[in-house]
Parts: sequence; structure tokens; C-alpha cells
Amino acid sequence: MENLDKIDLQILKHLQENSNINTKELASKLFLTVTPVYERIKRLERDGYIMKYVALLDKKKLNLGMTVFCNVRLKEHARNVGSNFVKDIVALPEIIECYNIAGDYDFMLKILVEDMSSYQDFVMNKLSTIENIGYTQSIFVMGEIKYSTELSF
Amino acid sequence: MENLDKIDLQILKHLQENSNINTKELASKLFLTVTPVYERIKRLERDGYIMKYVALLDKKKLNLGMTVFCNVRLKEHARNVGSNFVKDIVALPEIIECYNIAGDYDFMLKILVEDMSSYQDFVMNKLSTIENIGYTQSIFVMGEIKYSTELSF
DNA sequence: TTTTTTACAGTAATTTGTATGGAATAGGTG
DNA sequence: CACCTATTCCATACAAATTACTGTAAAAAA
Repeated sequence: MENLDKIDLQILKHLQENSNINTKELASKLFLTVTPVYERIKRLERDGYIMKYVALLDKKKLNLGMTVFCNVRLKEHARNVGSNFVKDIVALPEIIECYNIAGDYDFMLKILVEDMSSYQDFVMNKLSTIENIGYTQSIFVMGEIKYSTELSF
Repeated sequence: MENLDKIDLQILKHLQENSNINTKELASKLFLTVTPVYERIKRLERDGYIMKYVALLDKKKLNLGMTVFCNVRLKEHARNVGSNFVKDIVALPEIIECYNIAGDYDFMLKILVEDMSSYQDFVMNKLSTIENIGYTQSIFVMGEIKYSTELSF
């Protein structure tokens, strides 16, 4: 698993900060030529360390300024019941993240919507239609202090 | 704010799914030539719709397989007290996300660590040293059902 | 209608990505 | 030590992409 040297980790750090850096510039930062950096990146992609390259967009500018965390408790905890729930959750695009958690609730959802009335609509017409949901608790986000996709290693 | 047409939105959708698609291929998907697509992307970057391009890495492969949400309640709620707390939070790389929330707690943190003992070390030696923390509650993630950075519009 | 602006296509210049062969280095084995 | 092997790197060259430029047609404004 950890067959990565310091150069690999440096490459990953740079790419998760800005993936549009070109190989030439990245090579000069690492005091190398283009070829080794190019080959290392391809290897890191092949081996699955790099999963994908994406553009991060501005939520507010795209009218998705409201973030809500929603804790969900299921009615029954049978095996197939949970998998059905999961299938329904994944299909809803408003749900950006979903975790199976320990504690008072079974799942925690991160939901992005435009405003409160959109959230109401989401809960009433989408979330509530999912079978086997016993209880939900909404936690509204007043401010985003920090959001990062960068892993620290 | 919403001076984006359907073509712009299509471009954003593609780029937030895979930012390594080249302009030529993206253009053919949209039945356009390279120039308009290129210019639209540059405009979307300039205007801040696209914030950054990043590589998403595999948490588990990089020994950060444990996710914990930590709810934090402050002792005092004075103005500068909160801003000091925020400054300390942002400096900790284990904290990937931080939200100011409504409800029983003041802040909610998303924390990425290697394992339980790393989390213990984080709480004992880093989180606890931050002033003015009154109470914390850790919610451990047993499984990641869905994680996406894509906005749905 | 005329002017101006905007969006698009085509082409050319520049830069970058990608593939290949060979040199340097490191680790292991007789 | 000498030798082998694998790995990592550099240098070069070509393919492909990005970027810039010019012109034109459609749309908007005057």
C-alpha cells in the first residue's frame, strides 16, 4: 500500500491543490525533467491513488447556497432494507454526501439546495418518499468556515 | 448572477465530472468548434464559477481511512472568541471541513485520520488545545455511501 | 436601417503531452 | 569485488492540445 516515495507524495500534494499545473512546471518544482514526473503521474492514476480530476464550482453563484445536514434513523434494520435505502439516496442529486454513522442515527446526509423552500420541497417530495425512514433531524448550516478536498499526509 | 446559458451549464457539468476532458472533445459533445468552448471556459474561470481544478485522491490508499464528524460547543459566544476559534480550526489539516451550524452545537467538523489512535491523538493534543471549546461530540463514520463534489443544476 | 455587440468558425503559432532509446543509479547475488 | 537486473532518470522528437488571431454571421441596440 505505501510504496510511494517522497516525490510521489509531493506530486499528489500539488495535484490535489491544482490539477491544471502542467508537467513541465511540476517537474521544475521537483527539480526533475518532464519524463519521470509524467510517468509517476500515470502510475499514480493507474494504481488508483488519483481517482479523478474535477472542477470545483461556486455553490452560491449557481444558486445552491444552502447546505443542510440531515440525520436519518431507519425503522427496521434488516439487511436488504438498508441497501434499498442506499439505492434511493444515491439517486438523489441534492444529496452530495451520505455516511453510515454510529450513534443515535443510522445515516447522515449532506444536502445542497437553493433556499429554505427548496429544502422543504426536497424533504416533502423526495426524502419522505423513501421507504423505511423512521425519523429525521435537519441541521442547518449558517456558515461554511472551511471546505477542502485536500488530504494531509 | 444567472447570466449563464444552457451551453455554459453543460460545460460546467462536464468539467465538474472530469476536468481533464480536452476542449476539442468537449466541443464535439456540444456540437461546437473549439473556439467558443475555449472562450466560455476562460470566462467561467474569470467570473468565478469555476473556483479551482483539483485531483481527488483515494483516502484509504493514503492511510486516511477514518472519518469522524465532531460537533463542538463553545464556552462563550463573544464575537472575537468565535473568530479565534475559526483561525485555529483552519490551521489544522486533519479538519477537512468546518461549518457554523444551528442547533445544539456551534460548529461541526469533518476530520480525516488514519485510525482510532490517530483520532485520539488529534483530540487530545490538537483539538483540546484550542481555547474556548466547551463540549465536543464525536460521530464516527462506519461507511461512506456517497461522496461527490458535483453540484446538481 | 445602420451601428454595435456577441457568438461562432477557421486557421496558424505556440506550448504541452506522449513515446522512445539510452545513461545513471541502486540493490542484490555469486 | 564484479556482474546482473531493475529502476529511475535525461534527452530528443513527434503528435496533440492550448492559445491567439482574423473574419463572418447573427442578434441587439441605436
